[in-house]
Formats: sequence, structure tokens, C-alpha cells
Amino acid sequence: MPELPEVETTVRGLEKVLLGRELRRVEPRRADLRRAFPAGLGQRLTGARVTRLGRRGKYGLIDTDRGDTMIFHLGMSGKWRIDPEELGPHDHLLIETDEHLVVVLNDPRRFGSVDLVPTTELSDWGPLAELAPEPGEITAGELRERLRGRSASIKSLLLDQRIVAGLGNIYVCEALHRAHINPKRSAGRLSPASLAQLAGAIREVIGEAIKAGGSTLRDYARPDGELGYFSKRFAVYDRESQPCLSCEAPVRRIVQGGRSTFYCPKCQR
DNA sequence: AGATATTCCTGGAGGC
DNA sequence: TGCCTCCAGGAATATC
Repeated sequence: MPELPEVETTVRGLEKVLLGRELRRVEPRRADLRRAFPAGLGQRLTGARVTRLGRRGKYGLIDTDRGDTMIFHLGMSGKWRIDPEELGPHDHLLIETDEHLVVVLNDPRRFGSVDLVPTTELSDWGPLAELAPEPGEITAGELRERLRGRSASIKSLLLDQRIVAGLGNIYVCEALHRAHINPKRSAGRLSPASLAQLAGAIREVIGEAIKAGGSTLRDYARPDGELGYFSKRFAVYDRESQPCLSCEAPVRRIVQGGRSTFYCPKCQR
């Protein structure tokens, strides 16, 4: 289940094998993932040279000298496999470089996506156009601005990519726990002090996760998808009924917007 | 505006 | 052990 830190780790891994390389073969192995692959994806990228890899929110970005950027989203089961021994049924897009290195986008549940957009139009491209600031840099002021007047729960709104880009269910739960904020609180009614704590908690949680991914990556030196979650233990996520790591009260699970929320009823008022 | 449901999809977990 | 059902996840979309 890739969230922002996993995407960041993946991009850093891909950078090692793709940056500066010419793409000799770009071959979709089915017509779509979450949505159809861009028309002419293979032709448009074959022969292009990769000039930059980046990330925005949970989207990975691969710029080329053809003026197009390939945008990938890993959904919940997506991963890039580097130089696989053989192709499997869920390897949906194959790329071969001028060094004859093969990378494949593997995604069993096909919640991911691949798009191709002119690099100059990237910031206007639908999903990126309204994306909020990066969670690693979010400030209390930006949070306040975006949450002002909103009565929905803070948990639900933090999952909205227009409030903070790249947060998923896990890190929202973890950040709220760290900031001692009850996930059911109305977002617009949080005090400036709480918002400051929340902004700090988001930056910390994401920063630590990326750091953990980076250290894992050093061991593997490739985004082979075998990393799973970072070994770092979560304080509340997926720990229903287990003791809160801060106060030992049992962690509670509720459902908000159809998604599980884990929190400590004692630490998070 | 917000809450909830639905859709996409498959593997893993749990029940029997 | 082997079926069966259910659930997880992100994002778009529909409905109340």
C-alpha cells in the first residue's frame, strides 16, 4: 500500500537506473490500469531520454527530452520491478533502456495509473492542478487557510489531496495521534495551537517515513517492491484494542467516510 | 457542504 | 485442507 514515502523511495530507486537513459522500448502489456493508458504511450516515449525524476504528492514524475512527462500513481498495490527475471501476469508496462535494463510497472489490483502530459502543462494537469502543498513542508498557516470554515472531521479532510498532498490513511492516523487531536474534531474549529501541532506532526511523520524508506533503499538499492511498509512501528494504525504507545489505553477503531480510523481516546481529545 | 455509498481489483485473512 | 466471504486501499463519482 504505497503512500508518499513509498513513492519517494520508488522514485529515488528509479532515478538510479533511468536518469539520463534513452528509452529503447516502452511497451504497455494491457490497455489500462485504473484508466486507459495514454494513446500512443509506447511510440511517444520510445527513443526519448529521461531528463529528470520527481514526485508530487503520491504521483511519480518522469520527464523526458521529448517534452512529455510520464506520471505514474501506484494505487494500492503498484510497484516498479527492476530487471525482473521473468514477466508476471501483473506486469502492465515494460520499459527497456539503452543499457538494456528492464523496469516493469507491476500492479495486481490495478488501482494505479499512467499518464503522459507535456511537461510545460504539468501544473495544469487535472489531478496535479489542485494539489495542496507537500506534507513535508506544510505550515500551520497553510493548514489554517485550507481548513477555515470547514465543518467536516479533520480526519476526512486530511485525506483530501487539496488540503495536504500525499497523505494516506496510515499517516493521517499517525499524525493526528502525534498531535493529540481527536480524528472526529471539526477541522475548522481546531485552535491555532492545535493546527501548529498538527502541521509539525505531519512534517515529522512524513520526514521519518521517508528517512526510513531511504535507509531501506540503501540496503536494496532498488525499488523491487519487496520492501513493504517501513519496519517502523505505527503508534495507532492497525492496532485496534492494543495499548496506546503513549498511555496504554486501548486503541480504538472507528469508520469515517468508509475508511478505518485508529486513535487513542485518551491521548486524543 | 458533508456524509455515505459505489466503482474499480485481487490477495490475504478469517470463518467454518 | 479447502472453500467461502469479507475487507483493505485511492480517487472519482453519484446520491441524499
